Amino acid sequence: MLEKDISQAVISRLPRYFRYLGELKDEGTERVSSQELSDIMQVTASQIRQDLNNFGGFGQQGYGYNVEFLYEEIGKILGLDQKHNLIIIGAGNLGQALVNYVDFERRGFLFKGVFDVNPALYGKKIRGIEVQCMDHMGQFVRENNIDIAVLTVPKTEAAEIAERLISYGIKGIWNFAHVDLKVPEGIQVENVHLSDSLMKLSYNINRFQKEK
Amino acid sequence: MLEKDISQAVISRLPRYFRYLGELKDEGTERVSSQELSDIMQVTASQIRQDLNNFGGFGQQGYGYNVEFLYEEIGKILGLDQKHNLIIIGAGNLGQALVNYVDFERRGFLFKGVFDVNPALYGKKIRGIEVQCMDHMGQFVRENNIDIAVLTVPKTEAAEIAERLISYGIKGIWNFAHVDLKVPEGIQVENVHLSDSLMKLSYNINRFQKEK
DNA sequence: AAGAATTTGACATTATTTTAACAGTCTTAT
DNA sequence: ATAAGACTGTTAAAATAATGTCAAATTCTT
Repeated sequence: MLEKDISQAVISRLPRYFRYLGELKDEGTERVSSQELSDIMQVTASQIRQDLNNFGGFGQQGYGYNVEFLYEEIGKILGLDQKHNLIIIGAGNLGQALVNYVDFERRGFLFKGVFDVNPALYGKKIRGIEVQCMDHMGQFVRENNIDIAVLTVPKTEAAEIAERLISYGIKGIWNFAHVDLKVPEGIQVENVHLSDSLMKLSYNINRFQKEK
Repeated sequence: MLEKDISQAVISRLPRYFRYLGELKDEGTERVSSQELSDIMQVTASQIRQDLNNFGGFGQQGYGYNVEFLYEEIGKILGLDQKHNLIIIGAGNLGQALVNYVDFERRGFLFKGVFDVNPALYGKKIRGIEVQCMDHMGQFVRENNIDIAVLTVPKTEAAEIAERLISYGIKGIWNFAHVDLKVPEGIQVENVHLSDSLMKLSYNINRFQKEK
């Protein structure tokens, strides 16, 4: 399938559209124009129309967009109509927090396994899922059709574990370790670098103080 | 102080420079050229030079950049030479995970207080910090010179709590709730929308499958 | 049923961001 | 001390991204 390559800037905005449309849908709103969305979301109507048009004409002149339809379509674009099986490596505080976060499940992201290096944790249940020894990882990934691995391990271990996961056939890595993973083409990495985010906040706070 | 307004794209890259420079420093590397950094970091040398030059000439022709000096300078730009006092609102799994994450402390981000609506948690200690009732928040913020609030509460409560925090004099909000906060000018918000990030990963996995 | 009002999708324009090029400065080797 | 080589800072060009505009399609009003 030869879709035109769509910039990551556009992709980054889709979840936000999805969220607002979900809210409109829950309120029972049937239709919405790019202008109305623009007012609510604080982006230009032009950008909304242009973004959506990357994926096809979802709207209708004189009418706008059907909220439910558009919501569903964006969901499909984001792959939320499919189930994803996840494992998480690193059963520390953050790992446990993620497993316990139910919202992901609602979107089709299903935590199937939890792994850790620490034997003290083996057998411990997190939301019904037993922490396992990392030796079982390969078999587990293959048998349970896992496509996403969540990495919540120290940065020193991340690279090696990522490599192993890829050899087991994982397709994407949600990386919370504070390193840039080197992966072969075709493997997707999405980084969540919390300290980077915090530093940015710190910068912006400072900048504003100085501006005054 | 009238600094030229620097784009957030540039700011977003600074923590990454900072990280790589820290590694070089730890390895004992004394100097580095933009070209060497470019090779390691997979960005163009031109971009590195241009980014850094937004803040002043840190390098020297024929020599490159002094690693330790540049590291320190970027740290200052990001405000890491100053201490920030944080409170966290929402002592759930994610909140606890963040409090327990020591790396932030090392960068000058000090968790001073934890608040929650759930009385069952009052008095519980997380890394030595007692969970408090939210009624104490205003006083605590003022008495402890808190400038950053971390929001790990359900999205339904986030807006109202944010407003309160701002009235107490908070300068920045690190927002993990899945809503866009409306804040007055001068208040900085840094969002960590985990589900957005996961959806992006999902999109990219799908896209690659289709491309093949 | 006809004209006015909406509103999209496409395209043109403008703004921003990234990359390239190079003059000029500093380092290093002899 | 001097010349060759190594780099930056800066300016220019190219590439991306965002915004504005408008014809054409549709809906709404009367």
